[in-house]
Amino acid sequence: MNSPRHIKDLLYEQVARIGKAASSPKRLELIELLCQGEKTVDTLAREASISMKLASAHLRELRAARLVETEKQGKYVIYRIANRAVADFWVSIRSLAEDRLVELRMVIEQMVSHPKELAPQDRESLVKMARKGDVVVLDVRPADEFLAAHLPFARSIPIDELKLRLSELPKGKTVVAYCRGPYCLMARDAVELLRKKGYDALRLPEGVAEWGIAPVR
Amino acid sequence: MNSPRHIKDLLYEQVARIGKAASSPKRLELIELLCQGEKTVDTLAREASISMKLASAHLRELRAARLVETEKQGKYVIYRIANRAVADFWVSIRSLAEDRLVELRMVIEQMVSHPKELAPQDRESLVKMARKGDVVVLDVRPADEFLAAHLPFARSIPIDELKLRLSELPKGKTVVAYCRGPYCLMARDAVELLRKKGYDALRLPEGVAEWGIAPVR
DNA sequence: AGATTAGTCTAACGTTTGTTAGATTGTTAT
DNA sequence: ATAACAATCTAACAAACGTTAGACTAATCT
Repeated sequence: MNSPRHIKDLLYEQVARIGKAASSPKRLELIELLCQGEKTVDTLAREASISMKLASAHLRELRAARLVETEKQGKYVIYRIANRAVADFWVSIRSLAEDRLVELRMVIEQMVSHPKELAPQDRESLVKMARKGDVVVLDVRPADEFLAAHLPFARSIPIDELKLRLSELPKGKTVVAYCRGPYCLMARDAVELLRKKGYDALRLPEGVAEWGIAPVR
Repeated sequence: MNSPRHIKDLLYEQVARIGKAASSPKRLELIELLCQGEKTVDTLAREASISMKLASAHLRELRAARLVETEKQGKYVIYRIANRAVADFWVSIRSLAEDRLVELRMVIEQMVSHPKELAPQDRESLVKMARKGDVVVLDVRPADEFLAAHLPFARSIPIDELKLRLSELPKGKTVVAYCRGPYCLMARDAVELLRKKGYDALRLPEGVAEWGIAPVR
């Protein structure tokens, strides 16, 4: 099939395998989900809003590019990111896309309705304030993702339970909500709800992948 | 044609445009070439060993992903990398590929026949030695690429002219030859020639892209 | 043992690619 | 003017891809 004349071609061919893995929107979404922690095919399919068959096929591609690894646990197959370099790559290709593609910036603008709701992205000072208790860093992702990895001093209330567990949050303090990253809508919805309920809430459009925090197995 | 139900899909779709651009071996090769400096379609086609038609088609894709830009100069069309972030991305996807794909590491091993010929990759001390004149940093790429960007204190002798211009190199000093990067064979050939002629020669498997040196227009 | 669940494999489809050839545009040289 | 050159556009083909459906495997539950 492949009959490359020069050795050089083999090199670029291999690198292109990574590019190919990153050339499908759904595969990128799966990578982002796996950056939050290990997951089963079933979970991934549900969270990416695709059929399990399609998820399985895409994960097959990701595994062929050695970007994800699997482990069988009973009747489940657990998928996880191969290592932190993969998460870094996801952040890196996304940031290049935002740098180069006006269309992407426009979609993002359209999504983030109120720029005032954005938290300043100075990580160090945010951690300092969270440590002192001046702000509440709120992780609104599902509980298992919080368990796998979370930002320093973060507290976990999944978005589904937020309405019922509002009392756990002190009213006086600013709540900084975050989720899976800039393309995830959970933190945005959380901020909307919190503000409606009279809280001082901001969204941090970053997550564990952006902060370079690797999920534990 | 495209009817994405959720706004989120639009985001991943845009990022996938970058992945798609990076999913073809030849496009990656073109990106690497453009990291050395701006070039015409004709030059790119020749240096990537493809027809001008094919080069034009691939460059069209790269331009659609906004990774390269063009400028018409007379009957020539000059292509250049959009900005430094593109070069950084090339280095980043390549390093992920080397991290994840054993096959790639095997091809590289096969290519670099003698590990003894590799220069230590401590950039700071190399620059220090080059400044003092203890080593000669030799750029063996075509002259125009040297002009567009080169490593600190490097001297230019294109590989084609090396045999005829050997006298320009002092015999007592170590010659550290470099070219377009780890996938380029020019420096390897230069080292082979120099050693045959009695020089103390090493290869630096990095280039301007790896050092983060942006070419000037 | 039989039914259920999670997941993969295979085949099939329509679509999108990579690649080449032929015609076309714009610029420079004679 | 005409020829030569650089580059793109169009059309065409085979190969590769995304997606879905159906059959299948393996583990769990009743």
